Amino acid sequence: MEPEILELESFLPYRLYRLADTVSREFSRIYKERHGLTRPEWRTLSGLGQRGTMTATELGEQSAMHKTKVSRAVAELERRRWLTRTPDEKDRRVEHLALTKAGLAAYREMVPLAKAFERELLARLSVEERVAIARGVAALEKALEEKS
Amino acid sequence: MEPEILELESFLPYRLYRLADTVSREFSRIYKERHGLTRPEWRTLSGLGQRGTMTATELGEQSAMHKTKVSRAVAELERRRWLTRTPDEKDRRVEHLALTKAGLAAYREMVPLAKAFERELLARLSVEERVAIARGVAALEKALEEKS
DNA sequence: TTTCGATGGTTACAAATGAAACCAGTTTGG
DNA sequence: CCAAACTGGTTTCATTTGTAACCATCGAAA
Repeated sequence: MEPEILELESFLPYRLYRLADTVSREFSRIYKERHGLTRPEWRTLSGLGQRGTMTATELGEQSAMHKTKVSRAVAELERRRWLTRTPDEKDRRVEHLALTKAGLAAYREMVPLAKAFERELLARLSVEERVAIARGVAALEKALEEKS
Repeated sequence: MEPEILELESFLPYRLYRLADTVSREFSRIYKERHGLTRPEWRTLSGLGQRGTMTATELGEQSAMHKTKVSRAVAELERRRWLTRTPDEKDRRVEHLALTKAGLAAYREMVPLAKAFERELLARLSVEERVAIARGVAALEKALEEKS
């Protein structure tokens, strides 16, 4: 029996990672060049822009970030005066985060760029391919949620 | 006209990244727990196991790693005596890398685990979903190759 | 030849990350 | 009421990463 070989180029975890890495790296140029944001900072901005107000914990859940990443991103955005913290009345450990005018302005500027990026990426696929990626990604997401 | 909002949860770059991150993190437990390997080290092992002999540059291309990552991973595997370097006859800048017996043994041990991981992940999807993810990922890979 | 730009690979340094310890403050159970 | 367990969030420390500078060698052109 001959030794088994793994073909890295067709190994799903590798392919997914490389794909995500490439896409993410390319997209990051947008917020990096424009505002010098890191990915956690971008996600924080985006999360708060979308939902209006969240606590750090909620932010972490929504954008799949470890709490230390959230903590640092929030600190940096606060330093820029892009967000403010409001202590919770009932539970003094909790702070409610919200974007300031400046933060909201940055968010509003980024949204169309983000959408355009996604649109242009998907435009290179056929309709069936777009359906396939949407379906496949959704299926994997669901599978991972359930099992773990 | 109301302000545009970006829904992070449906934004493809974010979804891809989170997916890859989850899968990769879960898979990494296998080589991390078993041998204390980092991802670049695992990819190096895997690349050499698959191809037999490669230069550092080739390794970087095959496994999508920056050359510093390759350099460090190779150094570590060499330290473990899992690989050896053979200077190229014609070009003295180049070294040909190959796994030792020990390295090959580790590789052979890892391959079935990697395959099982992938199989179990895909087993949670329906046939159509498996087709969809394969097709979608391939399409995106192709789109990214061409454009950039 | 000699020089100069490219290439294979390593190293130094700064920034980003993760794990674990930590500090409040809160809840639970005795 | 009080101690113990828990939770929201921050900080510390070690590791990983990326960028850029670097060293050696090579190839092409003058």
